[in-house]
Amino acid sequence: MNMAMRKSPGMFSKGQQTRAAIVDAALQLAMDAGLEGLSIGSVAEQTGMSKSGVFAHFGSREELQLSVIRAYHERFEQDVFFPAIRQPRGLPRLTALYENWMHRVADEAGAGCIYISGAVEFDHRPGQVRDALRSMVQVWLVALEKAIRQTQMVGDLDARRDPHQMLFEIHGFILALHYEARFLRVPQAVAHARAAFDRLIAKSCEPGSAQDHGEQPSDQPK
Amino acid sequence: MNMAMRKSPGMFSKGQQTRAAIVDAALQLAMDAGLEGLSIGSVAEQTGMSKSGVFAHFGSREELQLSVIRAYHERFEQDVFFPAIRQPRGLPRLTALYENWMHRVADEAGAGCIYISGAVEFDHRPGQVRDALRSMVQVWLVALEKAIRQTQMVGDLDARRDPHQMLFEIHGFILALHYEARFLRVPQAVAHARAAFDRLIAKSCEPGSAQDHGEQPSDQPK
Amino acid sequence: MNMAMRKSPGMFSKGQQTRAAIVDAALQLAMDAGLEGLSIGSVAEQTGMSKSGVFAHFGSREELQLSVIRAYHERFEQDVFFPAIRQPRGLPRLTALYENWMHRVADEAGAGCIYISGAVEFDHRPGQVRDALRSMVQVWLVALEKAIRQTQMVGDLDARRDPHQMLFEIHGFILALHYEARFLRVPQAVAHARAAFDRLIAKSCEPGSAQDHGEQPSDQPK
Amino acid sequence: MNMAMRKSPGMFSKGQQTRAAIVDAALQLAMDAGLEGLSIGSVAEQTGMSKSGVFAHFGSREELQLSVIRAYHERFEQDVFFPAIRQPRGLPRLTALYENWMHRVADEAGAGCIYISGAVEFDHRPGQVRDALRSMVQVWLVALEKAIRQTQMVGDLDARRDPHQMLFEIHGFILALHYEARFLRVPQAVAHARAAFDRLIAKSCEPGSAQDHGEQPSDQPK
DNA sequence: ACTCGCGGGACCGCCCGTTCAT
DNA sequence: ATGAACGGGCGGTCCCGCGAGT
Repeated sequence: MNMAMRKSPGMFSKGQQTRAAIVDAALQLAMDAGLEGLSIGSVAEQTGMSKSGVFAHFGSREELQLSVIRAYHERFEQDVFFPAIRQPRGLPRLTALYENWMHRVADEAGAGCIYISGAVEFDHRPGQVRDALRSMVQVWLVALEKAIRQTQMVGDLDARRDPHQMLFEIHGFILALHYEARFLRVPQAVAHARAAFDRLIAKSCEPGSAQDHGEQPSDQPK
Repeated sequence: MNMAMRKSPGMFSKGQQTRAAIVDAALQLAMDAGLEGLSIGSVAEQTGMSKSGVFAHFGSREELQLSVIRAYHERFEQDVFFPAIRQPRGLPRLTALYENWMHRVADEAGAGCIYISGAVEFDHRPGQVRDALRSMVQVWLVALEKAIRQTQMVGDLDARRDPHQMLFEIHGFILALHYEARFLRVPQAVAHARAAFDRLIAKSCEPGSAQDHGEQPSDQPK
Repeated sequence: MNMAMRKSPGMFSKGQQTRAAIVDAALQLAMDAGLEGLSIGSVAEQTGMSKSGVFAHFGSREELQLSVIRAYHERFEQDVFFPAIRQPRGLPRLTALYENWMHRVADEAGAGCIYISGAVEFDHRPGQVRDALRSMVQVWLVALEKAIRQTQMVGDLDARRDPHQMLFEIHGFILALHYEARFLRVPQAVAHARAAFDRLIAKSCEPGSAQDHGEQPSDQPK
Repeated sequence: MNMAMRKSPGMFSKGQQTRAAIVDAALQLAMDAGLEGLSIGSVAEQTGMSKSGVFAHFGSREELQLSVIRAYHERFEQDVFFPAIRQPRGLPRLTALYENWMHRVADEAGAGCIYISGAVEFDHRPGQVRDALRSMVQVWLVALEKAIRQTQMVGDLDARRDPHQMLFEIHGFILALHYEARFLRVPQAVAHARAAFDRLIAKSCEPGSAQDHGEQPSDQPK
């Protein structure tokens, strides 16, 4: 019987279930204490398991961290990427991506963004964790860049602007949001981030494009 | 401190010398392992002292961390702020501040900016360390904002733009630089950061297209 | 504890065995160095275990101390109380209690009574240890007082005397015995203690002079 | 000049003064934390000196403890012995000695008797401290025994009773008082101790001597 | 002669990640 | 999946000495 169900699609063995529960708990902990703040003992306590029970599923702390990163990646896709991808290409989608990312970074009470905290924690520490983190961040950034290019192709954005450069700046705004919201506790952080994004998009003074900050577009022929 | 030098002015007692050496070593360690990665044992090893010898100078790990933060603050002033302040007010000074900050963040091998790493490490950890870090960062950001206002007053920058907002964006560029240079190891990170700054400064879409570097056209009375 | 024995009833798991061994060793140490002299390192050394191995069984030094106190309580019951309780009520039982207590306090080489040493060490130190010590001492003193009352009821002792007061004095004799035997090394300490007890029991100045050991004269109806 | 005053009687050098101050502070600390609870650091803090400054006066912690013991001895003489010695020989003097000792042991808020706590702390620890403590206790006990003999000679006490034995019991009462008052916090501890003493003295059923506990002396010819 | 600044070395309680047998 | 144990490291405290200052 157990042989029958073992590989049947859609079913998960008990081991996989508990493993998922562990990763879930670990993800919660990592999101507000950082990947470095993750200890096997704390995860065990959180899940009500023994330390060695937790440990057995991963074989090392590093592997647990890797699993957390992968889990975070999926959750990030789920919460930030997929909802936005349902928007039509171009500015709507790009804006949605940005908005979702903003919420991820600034909204949740004690929950931080592992892509940001992890970068700081591991930039000097070679190893699998850093590599995994890096590659997942890059996947996400590439996706974002793709959305920028699409926005250009659709005509919502000046095609002459450098997508890399725009990606850099957008990333910077998110990072500043994270910094101001979580560390400095500046209340207007989200407003700043939104304004920055708007200005970045609008900057491309094309006819028919929105102009920020009270310039009167009529007298400015392109 | 007032009675510190007994015999000849300008001399530092041995205790102060070793203390300075300790803080120096600790600063190095903190800059590439983070403030949390700072352990009394590691500092002792680095300086060739005993743990208790190190400990006696501070009384607690937290005080050591605070001392490191203060030392970093001074160093930051020395390397970033003071050289720039010698530039004339306006765009030259603002640009110098930005450039120096960029070098601080991106150049030194293995050495991170504890204003950035510390923000991530301590945003969820209340205490004196976070408070000190926060206040010093704010001192610096306020100074930067002041430079922005001066740039506006001098006429190098459109006076209608919101300095807070500009500060936010500048900060974001530095953070993105830090992220790309130190974590992602993107070679063009500095170029991106410079371009972003230039674009920010450039008065958007004014007649004659973008004009960079603070030449103010004659038809714009101050 | 309920599920402690898995395979065969009456067996103790290995953990319980080692734990018992640890407590045993700790009790030895505490009996000649005091509860305060108990360090996890010393217990580890004594048992041939690692410090963390010892520590894991208790979670804190305080819990180790508490375990030692409980163990001492059991041993005290075993050696002092139970053997005496088999004696018939009245003077025989009371005398047995006193004699056993005397041996406990004065005989064993190098082994002190932690009910006495603990009182001195913890009278100024609030906490669970003091509370536990106090309550166990009180259990014992109450038992002793009960034996005094029974001795009165049986008629071996003048019923008009205050049991509390007698308890106080008996306790004092034991303490003086402890002091003289263990600290001053007075050889006659036990003799003193025995004589003091006899004098206390002896009905003071009744007709026929002192009569010891519970023969009640016919003219004294119960 | 300083040579003149150096040996002149009644004058104390500065070193002696501060040494006395140190011993004083140390005595206070030892009286409520025990001789073992005495640390050079705490004494330094109490006196406002540096640790090494304190240390230099004694050369070792043990010597400091010895000095504290000597100081306690003097204080004990001053407070317990000398005031009592002014009473006329016999029962008044003996009673005064006992009363003074009681107050010393039970009254002062956080101040314990080093002769009692020290006995427990050092009974298993050979060394100068134990020896000094022992000899000073013996001096005191011998003085007390002498007072007992005098009480017999004066006729206040049955001459046939063993002074050693009485000393033992008196000592026990004081120890029980210490135990009940300081550790168990029994409110009636002092009353118990006084009653015990009275009964001990009265026990010597001599004609004209007081009889305790409601015996009617008239019908009991000796 | 006295006091201090400075440093070392041992040890403390505690916690971590990890292994092994069950 | 657990319970037991380990080795190593953590921050912190202690007693103690050296060298120098007044």
